[in-house]
Amino acid sequence: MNDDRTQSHQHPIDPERVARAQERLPSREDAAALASILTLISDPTRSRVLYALDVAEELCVGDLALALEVNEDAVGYALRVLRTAGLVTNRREGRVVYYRLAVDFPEPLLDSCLWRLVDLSRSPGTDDAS
Amino acid sequence: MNDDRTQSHQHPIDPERVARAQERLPSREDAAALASILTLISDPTRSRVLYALDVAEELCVGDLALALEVNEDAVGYALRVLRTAGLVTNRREGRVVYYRLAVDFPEPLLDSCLWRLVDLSRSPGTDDAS
DNA sequence: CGCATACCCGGACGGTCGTACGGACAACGG
DNA sequence: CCGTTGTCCGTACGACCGTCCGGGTATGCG
Repeated sequence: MNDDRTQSHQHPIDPERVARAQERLPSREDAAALASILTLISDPTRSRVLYALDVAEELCVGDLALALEVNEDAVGYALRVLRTAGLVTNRREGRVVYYRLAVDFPEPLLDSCLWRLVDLSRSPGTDDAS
Repeated sequence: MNDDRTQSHQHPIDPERVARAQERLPSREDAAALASILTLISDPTRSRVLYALDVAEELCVGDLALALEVNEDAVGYALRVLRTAGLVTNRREGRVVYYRLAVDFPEPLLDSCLWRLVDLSRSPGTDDAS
């Protein structure tokens, strides 16, 4: 399934660091889980949906589409994905379905943590191999 | 370019919340930038590369492939993407190219911030529409 | 100088994601 | 009742992403 070009050099150049890295490395499953959840937020529509719900506490689908200025299909798909992942919850009132963030959603993430990455991405971007 | 099914209902149900959301919402550009950088980490190989570099300080490509137990193509592609985005820097010494995290990489992100999302994803996952 | 190593690059393929569209359903309003 | 509104669902299509594979460059060694 994997061994194709895997073995490029038999002897690691710095075995100590390799061992140290392997020891404290997240497993493939954990990395996959992390990747899955990050993929959920790695979409402009979905992330803006989360921000909007964080600000407004609760919004129905139509108002959400109105606030984001996107069509309802996009919002519908975004909400379906987020709902399936358990990041948002919904409440039906007549014909209208209201959405809000899941109760244990880590809101500091939206406020501070994420934007530091954006700042970094705007940095020099040293791309050289000497 | 966009207005197809956009206008589903002319009158927002809760105009106050819509206005409040629109006011404090990240722009499409900012959301796109955020999505771009999150997409970079939303890959098991790339995130594990970042974790490995965080632990080992510095690793060459071959040792990195060895530590992650993936072939060199995958590591090469992951490093190219991360390098282009400016998240890692490289240093050449003879035939060997050593990689490390960018100097201003927000390391707390790897340690604490990300795993809270993983924990959330393992939560009940209330998926209902009443 | 020729060969092996360490790494990079570019094209081709398969899979997956997001959108557009049509239809479906329940709920209100006349 | 019948039409409209708000939302959901399934399918089809286009685009992008990650991997595989061949070849390429430069360093070091005998």
